[in-house]
Amino acid sequence: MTVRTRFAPSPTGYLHIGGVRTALFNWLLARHYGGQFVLRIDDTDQDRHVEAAVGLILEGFRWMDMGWDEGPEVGGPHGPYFQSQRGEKYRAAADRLIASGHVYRDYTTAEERDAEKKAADAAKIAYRFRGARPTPEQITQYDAEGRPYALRFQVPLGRKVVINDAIKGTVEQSTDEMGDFVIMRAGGNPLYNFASVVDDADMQITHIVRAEEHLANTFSQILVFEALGYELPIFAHVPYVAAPGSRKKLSKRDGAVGLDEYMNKGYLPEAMMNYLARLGWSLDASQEVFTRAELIEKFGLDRVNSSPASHDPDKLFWLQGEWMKTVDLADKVEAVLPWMHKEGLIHESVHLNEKRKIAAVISALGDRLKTYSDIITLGKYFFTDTITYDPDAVKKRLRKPGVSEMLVKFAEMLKTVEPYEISSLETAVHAFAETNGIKMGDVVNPVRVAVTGQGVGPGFYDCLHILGRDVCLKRIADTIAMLAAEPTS
RNA sequence: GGCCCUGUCGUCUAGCCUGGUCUAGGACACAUGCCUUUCACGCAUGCAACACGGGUUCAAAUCCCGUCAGGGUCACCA
Repeated sequence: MTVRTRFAPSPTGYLHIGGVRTALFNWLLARHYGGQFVLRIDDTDQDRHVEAAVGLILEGFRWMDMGWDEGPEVGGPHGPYFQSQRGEKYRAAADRLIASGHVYRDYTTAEERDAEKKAADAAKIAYRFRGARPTPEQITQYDAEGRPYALRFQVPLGRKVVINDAIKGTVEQSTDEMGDFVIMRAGGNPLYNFASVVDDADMQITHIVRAEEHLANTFSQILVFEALGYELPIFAHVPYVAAPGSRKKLSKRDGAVGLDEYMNKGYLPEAMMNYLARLGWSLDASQEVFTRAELIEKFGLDRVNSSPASHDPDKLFWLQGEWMKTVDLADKVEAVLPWMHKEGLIHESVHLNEKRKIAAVISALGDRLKTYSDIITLGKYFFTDTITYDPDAVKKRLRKPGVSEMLVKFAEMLKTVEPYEISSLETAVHAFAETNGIKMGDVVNPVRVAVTGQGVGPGFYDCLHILGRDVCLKRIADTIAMLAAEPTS
């Protein structure tokens, strides 16, 4: 038997990282066993703007490099892969359930049910719908009146439904705790608990790995599986993802929860995959960094935690740094281009000389470049005509007696450095400090702020070198002018 | 409210099934020191947890019961 898993998002507009983790577990499981991973769009209740939302989902999957074997765009033998297009399958299954007597017509109105729900609520008891089957006479009469009806599954009383969950273990519930649930709305649309079973069976899904909020639904679904005569798949309910530092479910209020936000910041998909895999899953007591291949090889449901994990942006960031260290310079240069272009730092087509400069900057930045968008926050001043001064750095490094004088002398010295290269710059600056009796820190720090505007950054000589003599001289002169305009108090 | 799930450092987790090797291990974060012209990297050190209460046992993070806390579900949502 080949393992088949699926991820079935409803197109709501964005990809929650908790959802991505669930998808990842499914994908990993399928790849681990050499099976198939199916992407299905659960849009039974959606009608508008689905297209754009689906596009967003697919984009996220492509970015993560989680390919789907069947689903939107690629099709497959069990299509269509949009629930909104599978109406016939649901109708056929419902007809079978009507024929076998598992299902009955419910002619009640929303008002009637609301009243019962309110009453149950007031009495603080669980609301359970248990309707009586309409008699053939009633059916004839109601149909003549044109009354709409929903289809309800009649839950057999007095038995236990058992879930052998791969993550939660054995979970059981008495059918006495369950009400008769609707499988088809009055309009003829299937409900999740029904559509999902029909699809999972039809698509021959062997492992249903999904969020734990569906655990309670599973009892109903098992009843449907049985009534339809299908073999039960293996269920695995993964705990929810909590907000940073809490046990509350992660929601949009908790900051960056959409995959797109990390994509836009320039995170690496390898880091995201590594992070998400470790969120709720571990191999042993020590391994933190996993390659994609290792994940596929080592992943299993047996080591998925049954308790919730909270999203830890710090850990993601650390992993990102670890993965960034593995990227080649040339790849970083290419990867950084879109961000630079968006910021207006470069044009659409980039000249070779420009690329050389970008490579020099990235190389000088070294491990400081944690995400690709850092090229803007950390290296912008290498590519602009004017710089913005960081007020704190100005105050700390420039607003001191003697700085202007030092800057004047430094500029004079800089003019004479030959060749204008890192090693000669280094010797020259050391000599400058020595002959003037100034500590290196009192030379390097103010000059850094003068030429970059920032108090922190790449190596000092890298900065001087990449910027070039003319730019450095100009920026030092500008800084001296600025200091003169607003003298140190 | 009924039913169901969950509870180890701030966080991710190892250990729990098969009690003793756990004075509870690793990682992130944090703090300090080293390196250093800044920051980052790297290295070293430190801080820090078995939710609570009973019980079983020579022995409990591990087994049992209860309490508390968090989450889910009880829709003609998914």
